[in-house]
Amino acid sequence: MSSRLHIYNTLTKQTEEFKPINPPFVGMYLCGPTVYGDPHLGHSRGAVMMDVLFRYLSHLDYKVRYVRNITDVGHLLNDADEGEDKIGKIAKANQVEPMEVAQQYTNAYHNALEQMNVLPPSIEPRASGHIIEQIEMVKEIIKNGFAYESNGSVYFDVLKYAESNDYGKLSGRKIEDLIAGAGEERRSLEGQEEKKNPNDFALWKKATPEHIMKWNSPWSVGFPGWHIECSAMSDKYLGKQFDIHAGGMDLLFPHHESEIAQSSACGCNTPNYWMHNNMITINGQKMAKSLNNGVLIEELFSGNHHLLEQAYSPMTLRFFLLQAHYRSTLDFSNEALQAAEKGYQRLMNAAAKTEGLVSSESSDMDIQAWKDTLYEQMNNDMATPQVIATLFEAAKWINEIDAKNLKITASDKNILHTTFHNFTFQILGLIPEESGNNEALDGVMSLVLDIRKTAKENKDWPTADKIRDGLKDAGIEVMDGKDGSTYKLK
RNA sequence: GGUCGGAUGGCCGAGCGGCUAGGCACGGGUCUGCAAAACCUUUUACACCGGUUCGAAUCCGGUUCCGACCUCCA
Repeated sequence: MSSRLHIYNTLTKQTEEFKPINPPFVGMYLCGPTVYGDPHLGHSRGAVMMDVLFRYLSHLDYKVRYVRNITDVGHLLNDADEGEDKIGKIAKANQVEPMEVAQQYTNAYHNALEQMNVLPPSIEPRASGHIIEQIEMVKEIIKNGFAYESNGSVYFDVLKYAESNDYGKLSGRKIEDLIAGAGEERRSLEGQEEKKNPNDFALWKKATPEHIMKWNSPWSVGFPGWHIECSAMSDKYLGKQFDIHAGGMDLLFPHHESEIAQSSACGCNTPNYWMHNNMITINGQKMAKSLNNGVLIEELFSGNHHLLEQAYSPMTLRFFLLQAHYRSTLDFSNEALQAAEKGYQRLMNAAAKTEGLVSSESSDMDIQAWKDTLYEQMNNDMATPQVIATLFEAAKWINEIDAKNLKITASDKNILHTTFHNFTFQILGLIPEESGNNEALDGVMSLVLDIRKTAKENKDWPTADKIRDGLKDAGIEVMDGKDGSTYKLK
């Protein structure tokens, strides 16, 4: 593998060397959440994947502008009899302002990601704050002849576009198949009869009277279609051409395919690299509301879900996500999460030991080769599972050096420490989790452990064991080491 | 139905022509007053049937399962 970053490009279906348009600057865009509900596990995956890319590019000294949007303009509900705004629907049901709903779930999303140590993006634009830009883009598309107005709504003319462009080049679909497949299988969504062709998609939608999220436009009081926001906001903040556009695989079609069409139709260039993360399954089944197995991020952290045997920490989740490659499906189960929890702890224990290692005159391992391997793996389309495996290789060395079974020179130790920490904390974004200790508890525990120490010295085992067992029942685990006892909250 | 992807040891999950991935669990061991924790360590694989090759988990063909998208979705 090359020493330069390569990423898999969904557009070309190949792993390509990453060449920024204007180095050292890099522009990247991630399709963020529609804030009509609390964030679920699926949301965490794309956010963590792009966070690692963001961190790695920054580590490589690129100047990255990372844009991650918030979709707070509702899309059509598929299960409603007539088109209705997701956010508007919830707002009406709860007697609150639509923006109140959007804010609530935006906060929840931020809170979940912050706990997972996901860095905030450089810019986080909201769709509702860019209605004007979206209207301007729609105007441009109409002017160029790729969209038409119909009864106050504006639709993108897919067939017209396909005459001179390849509609389907991203998702691998053929326009003929799309036309053939349309029709009987399609749900009768409102406004289908307004379209020239069933494959045409809305750029602007006229609002029905009961619709509460709506804006004025040259065509009607209404709201933007569901693909236009990303085109408008990426254009505004990243320019006519930018480097990376990412999102979940489920957005490949029609969302991203349509984005490409829109952007091309208004004279904007499309991103050079498209990246898509794969989906999450639970106990081998896809995560879906209909299967009643959807898990919210907060539910995972609290353990409050019928499929969860216990709570799993934010770092356990982050580590778990990183242990699988982002382009593979990832299966959640209690067994797998518990394994991740242990593995994460093992890695953290090793990380804590690196600085205090005693150096020798020689080294028993090739630290430079190990370091090179880490970069090669990261450069190979962010092979985080392999990076983690390589870090575990060093974890074993660290333990052996600590146990005086292996030797390391001072300069190698320095490389080991710096590299281990760079990859674990800076690039993978893992952090040691606080045990929840506080000063008062530390004071109490210090006293209790001191009493137990005295009991042990007097070989008063019943008392020593009573303290240990009693604390265990109270949720505190005592760990006896060579240099005395420590504790942690369970 | 159309398009695309996947089937790896008890579990998760890398690898994608020859070299033990890794983590967890299990077993063995070190440590300990006994434990726990921590650390060390052994074993268990590549869905099935053909083919190509000196050599295939890895390439090709077929079979069987599973999944994703085609409709809001990360």
